[in-house]
Amino acid sequence: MTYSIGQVADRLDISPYTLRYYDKEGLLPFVDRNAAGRRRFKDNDFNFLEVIVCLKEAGVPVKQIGNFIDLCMTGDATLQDRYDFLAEHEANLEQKMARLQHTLDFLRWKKWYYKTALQAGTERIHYLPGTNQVDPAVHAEFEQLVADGASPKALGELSFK
Amino acid sequence: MTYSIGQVADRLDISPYTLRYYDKEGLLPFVDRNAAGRRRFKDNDFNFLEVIVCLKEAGVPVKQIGNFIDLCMTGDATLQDRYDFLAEHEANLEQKMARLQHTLDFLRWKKWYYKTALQAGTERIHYLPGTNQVDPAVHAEFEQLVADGASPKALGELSFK
DNA sequence: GCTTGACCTAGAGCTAACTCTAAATTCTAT
DNA sequence: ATAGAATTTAGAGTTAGCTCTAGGTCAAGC
Repeated sequence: MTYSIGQVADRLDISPYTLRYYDKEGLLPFVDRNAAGRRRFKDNDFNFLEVIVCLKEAGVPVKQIGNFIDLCMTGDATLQDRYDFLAEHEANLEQKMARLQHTLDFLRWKKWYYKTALQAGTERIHYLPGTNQVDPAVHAEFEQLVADGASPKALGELSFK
Repeated sequence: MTYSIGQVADRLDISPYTLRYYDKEGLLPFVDRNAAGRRRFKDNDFNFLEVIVCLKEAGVPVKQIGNFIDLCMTGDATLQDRYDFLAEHEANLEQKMARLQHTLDFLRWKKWYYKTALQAGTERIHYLPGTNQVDPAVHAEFEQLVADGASPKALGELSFK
C-alpha cells in the first residue's frame, strides 16, 4: 500500500507545501518515487513521519530533525547517537513544560486579580492608597489563598464567587 | 526609583534591542522619559513587564499583547475584556501543555525503542521478520509495560536495565 | 575638560518556517 | 478521449520576531 503526498498531508494535517519543504530540507530521504517522479509513501514511512511531527511539536528546528533522520538512515552504528538525541530533547521538553507551568500559574493569578477587580467594579481596590501602583500585598493575598488549599485555577473562575 | 533600559534588560534577561522593539510595537506606553528622551522605568512598570513576559512565554503574538496593554491603559471599562483575554490564553496554554505531554510520552517510547535496540546491538530486533519495517507489536509491548505500572520515563533510561 | 560607555531613532538585515507561483506533467473519472 | 484535479520543480514571497548599523546625544568618572 502506498500514499500520495495529498493523502499523507490530509492524514497528518500538514499542507503538501510543507511536506515538500521538509523533503527539500532532507527530512524525507526514505520516500520512494513512482516512474513519473511522484512521491509514494509507504506504511512504514509513517514511523518516520510520526517522529518528525513529534520533534516539531517539541520545538526542535527542522535542520536538527534532518540530522536525526540522517542518523536513522545510517544504520546500527548510530543507535547511541539517536538515543542521546532523544534524551537531550526529552530533557529540553521537561524544562519547557516546567516553565509553562509557571506561566500558567502566573496567568491564573492575574485572572484572579481581574476577577476581584471586576467584582469590585474598579481596579483601584488593588492600588496602594492614593496611588496608581499595585499593592504588592495583593499577590501575597492570592498566594495565601493557594497555600490554604484553594485551587489556583478555580480561584480565577468568575463562577467561583 | 527608576531604571534605565539596560538595567531592565539585565533584570528580565532580554536585550535592550528587544525592549525597544516592544516599545515600537506599542507594548510599553507606560514608560516615562527623562528630559533627554531616555526611558525611565518605574517600579510599578515591572507589573506590566511581568505580564508581557508571561504572555510571550505563553506564545501570544506581540500584536495581541499590544492589544492587551491598550486595554490596561484604558481603565476600568475594560476589566471584563482583560479577564476574557487572560481566560482565553489560559485555555490555549492548557491545551498546549496537554499536547506537549503527549509529545513527551512519544519521545519516551522512542527512547525505550532505542534503548532496547542498543542493548540488542541492532535495530533489527524491532523489525518484522525478513523486512525493514517496524513491527507494530513493539509499541504495544511498551504500552503494556506502562499499563502494568512501569514509569514511561524510567523505562527509557539506560541505567534502568 | 575629556573619554568611555549607555542611550536615542530610523531603518536595514536576518533567520526560520513556511507558503505560494508558474509552467509543465500525470493521474483519474466519466 | 478528454477534462479537471493532483502532482512536479525551481525559485520567489511572506511573516514574526528579533538584531544590528549608522549617526548622533548624553552622562559619569578621572
